[in-house]
Order: sequence, then structure tokens, then C-alpha cells
Amino acid sequence: MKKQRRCIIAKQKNQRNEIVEKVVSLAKRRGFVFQSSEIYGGLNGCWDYGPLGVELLKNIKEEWWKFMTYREDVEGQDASILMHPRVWEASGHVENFTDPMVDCKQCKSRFRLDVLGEAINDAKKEKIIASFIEEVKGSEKESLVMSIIALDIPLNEKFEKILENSKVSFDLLAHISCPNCGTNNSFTEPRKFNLMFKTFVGPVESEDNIVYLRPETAQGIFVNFLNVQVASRQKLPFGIAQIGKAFRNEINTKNFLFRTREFEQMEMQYFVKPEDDVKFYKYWKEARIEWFKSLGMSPDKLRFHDHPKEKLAHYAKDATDIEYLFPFGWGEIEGIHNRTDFDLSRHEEYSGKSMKYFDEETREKITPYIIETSAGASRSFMAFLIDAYEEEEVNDETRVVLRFHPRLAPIKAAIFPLVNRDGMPETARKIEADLRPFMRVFYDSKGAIGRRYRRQDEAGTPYCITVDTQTLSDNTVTVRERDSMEQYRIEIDKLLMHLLEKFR
RNA sequence: GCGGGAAUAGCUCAGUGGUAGAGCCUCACGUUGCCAACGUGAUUGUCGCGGGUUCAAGUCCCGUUUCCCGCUCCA
Repeated sequence: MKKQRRCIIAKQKNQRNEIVEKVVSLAKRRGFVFQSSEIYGGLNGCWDYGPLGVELLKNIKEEWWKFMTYREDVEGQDASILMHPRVWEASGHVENFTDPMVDCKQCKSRFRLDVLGEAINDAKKEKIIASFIEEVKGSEKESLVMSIIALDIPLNEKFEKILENSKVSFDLLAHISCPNCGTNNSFTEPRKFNLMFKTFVGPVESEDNIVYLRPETAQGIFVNFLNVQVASRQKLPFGIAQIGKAFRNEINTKNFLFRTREFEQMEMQYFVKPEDDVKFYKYWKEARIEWFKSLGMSPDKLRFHDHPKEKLAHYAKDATDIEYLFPFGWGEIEGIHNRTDFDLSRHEEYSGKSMKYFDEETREKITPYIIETSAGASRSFMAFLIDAYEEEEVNDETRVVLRFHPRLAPIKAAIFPLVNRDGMPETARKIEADLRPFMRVFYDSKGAIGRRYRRQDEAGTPYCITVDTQTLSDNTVTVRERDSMEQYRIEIDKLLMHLLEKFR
């Protein structure tokens, strides 16, 4: 009975997330994505890209790079992952990229402060606050707490405000018992948990030589703003683009590649005159969502999520996410922000070096505004992979096919001899050799032809070239299309140009 | 971080204390002439990891890791 119920629950959950599980399974089987350090039990939230995965990822990055930098007004760069620690003070990451945490001294459990509040029901909260007020009666802490209680907000928000106020937080904590072991008065003082990975430069592990693994590539662009501008003789407006890994010590990882501690970003920071910020914010917003659509991502699974003004980050004047409808819900795959002059001003302040741009026309120095487009390469990878996944019934069999845009497909063409004799393999091998310098191809002569087609469907290969009996007499081959499964004949001499045309 | 579930062959999963299995995949040979065909054979496992109970543990107990779901988080 119990087991039966378990099975039903498992099935329901399985159904809800069926697609992700199937894709994860396919990803492993066909060599797109493996779990990191799998033979040692895996490492939480880390994934490796296999032979097909690395091709897909590379193609996504290449398409992005071409789209973003093969234009007059955008330059590329590649900044190092380790940067001067002051960069992260200027950016606000040392101060703000944190969550306050407490530990239970009894059972050693760790809680984030705001989560601790969530675990307590309203009646208990009333009680805790009451006994807390009793304790601090007459002190200035009491008036502070009373002023919070007087606010016209729900009880849980009042509680949270008290809990997160550094002056009274620890006193309130003394009245809360540990949700894990139930011990009273056992919490440490709240301390901040920084989401940046720390490491040390040089052999000595001391406070003096801490450096961080960058939590975003953006800062590497900001600090090089004038270097790039001068070297490339660019004038406003212009952008700097970079693709690279970034690291965040997330408390939780989740949903396959969606939230990981190591991920790759594709960022372009566009520097504009302050009065042009709205214009270019709109321009890049449209340009970026079009990019995803142009590579075949379902338009009905893409949307903007504009951030409400009151929820904007400290640096932003405007912000939107491009979201993709994953099987687990809408998720951000790219952020477009108007970062104003915050970043350049801060770096000017912290470095003591001018970050200003000299405008020849008006003869004045200005601090440009920055329009940021920040796409997740890993998240895009997952979105493209899931979006491409399809199952269909063909002759009472399930056909699994990855409908990648041809430019993203890991393998561009597969070449088969219809049967493995009568000169067909030789001809097929020659075609393979002719195509290989121009695209990633795959040769297969094993098993039935239908099976070989289906194998390529699963890898997302858009075209299969088959050498058959007719080839030997008239030098034509069949081209079989992945999506329609239809075939047409083409002369071998025209094959290369024909395929290249498809990938343009 | 809390709560719930899961972990057995490359994949999907069966196996309620007594010899570790099936289907698919992969590989070889034969057959085959355009959509996961057929035949024969072969490879593949410290049953996630570590303890404990037991004559005996994939199975029971404890711990742990990883994945999934919900909450939470996502400056």
C-alpha cells in the first residue's frame, strides 16, 4: 500500500518533469552532458560537456560572437578570471553579494536568516516578539522594535525586519529555537555568507592575498573600457563583448544546467551617451530576443520579464529578463540592464583613475551609461536542447529527434553507404573526406539504414547523405532531411555547395 | 537550508533476507537494398558510498553523497 502510493506520487512527479529527465538521460547517453566527477559520486551542481555537447555549446557561442561582434560598433575581449580584489569592492559584490546566515551551536545546522523566519508560524511569531519586547523593555532597542511593529505591513514582514536589523537581530534570535534540534538560545551571531568563491594568490593563504573567482564577466569589461576604446579608436556608442566562465557559490543548485556554481556567460556591455540610454536599451532588448528566435527557439516559449522599478538592483535604472518556458517554468536565459554610470563611476572612485570619455563634439568629459546584455551560455544551451527535443510517432514507433537549427547542430551531416559493399563504402568515404574540411561530419556503415537515420535524429544531425546503387551509375546521392524525413537526389559535385548554403 | 522522493549494466527498469536479471543500446559475424528489420554470438555491475544488524544484505537499520520535486533563493 505504502509502496503503491509512493509509486503513484513518483509517477506524477515524473510526468511533470518527464521532459527534463528524458533530456538529461539522452544528454548522457549521446554525450551531450555528463555529471562532473561522476565516478566519485558527482559534485553538486557541476556538469561536464561531452563530445556532442561541446560542439553545441561552441556553436551557440560562435553564433553569439558573430551576431554581437561582427559589426562596426562592438569589439571583443577576453579578461582573466582572477582580478584585483578591489574590483569586487567597487562593484559592490564584496558588500552586497551576501546572505546573512546563522549556525545552531547545538546541532551545527546552518540557516539563512530570512528562511529561519519562514519556518515559524504566525502565532509563534507573536509570542516570540512579545517575550522579546518584555526583555528589552526600557532600552532604546524597545523603541526601535516598537517602531517596526507600528508599520502597516504583515506580521511576517515585521518579524523579518526585526530579524534582519543588525542592532536587534541577535537578541531576537535568543528567543527562537532551532528548527532542526529544537534547542533554545543556541544561535551564533548572524554573519554574512558571500556568494563569491575565494582563493589565494601565491603560496601563503592569508587575508592579504585573497582573490575571487569572478561572479560575472562584466567587471572585466568595465575596467578595460578605456583600454579598448583607445586601442580600437571607437566612439560612443560602442560595445565590448566577452564570453567566459563565471562562478557563484550558490546555496542551492537546481534544475540540471539551470543553476550551477560554475557557468558561462556571453556578455556585451554597450557604452552610450547618458541621453541615449533609453533608445539603446530598447534596441538591444529587441535584438537579443530576436537572436534566440533566429536560431529556431520557439517564439511562444520566449518572453520578456520586465523588473518592476521598486525591485531593481542598486545599479540599474531599467532591467528585463528574456525568459524561456522550461518544463519547470519560466526561467531567465538573458538579462538586459540599463546600468547607468554606476559601474564606471564606482571604478573611478575606487581606482582613482578617470574612467571618463572625451566627447569631441561637445568638448566635454562624460561618464557613459552602460546597457548590458548578459546571456547565460549554459542556460541557453539547456534551452536550445530542451526546445529542440521532440518525440513523434512514426510507423507505430517513437522517433526521438533533436530539431536543432542547422547552424547549432553538433554534427552537420552524416554519410552512409546504403550497404557495406559493391563500392558504396569507398564512394561514401570519399564524400566524407571532401566534406570534412568544411563541417563536422560523421560516417556510419553499421546496421540497417533506418537505424542509422534514427541515431542521427537523436543527435540532431540535420542531413544524412546516402550512397546507393544509383550512385554508382549516375554520381548522385540522396539527401535525407531530419525534420521532414524526406529525401531528394543531388549530384555529388554539387553536394558541398548545397550543404554550405544550408548553414549560411 | 527545510520538507518529500530516488539511486541496481551505457539507457529504462524488475528484483520484500538465500546463485544479480530483462528490454533497449553497443560490438562481431551472417543476412538485408531507404526509416529503430532478422538470426547467432559477445561485452558490460565493488546494486551511489561508509558503517551496523544477521549464518547470510541489492533487500532491514544508521550515516553520507548525488539527482529530482516543493518551499526558499537567484545582489
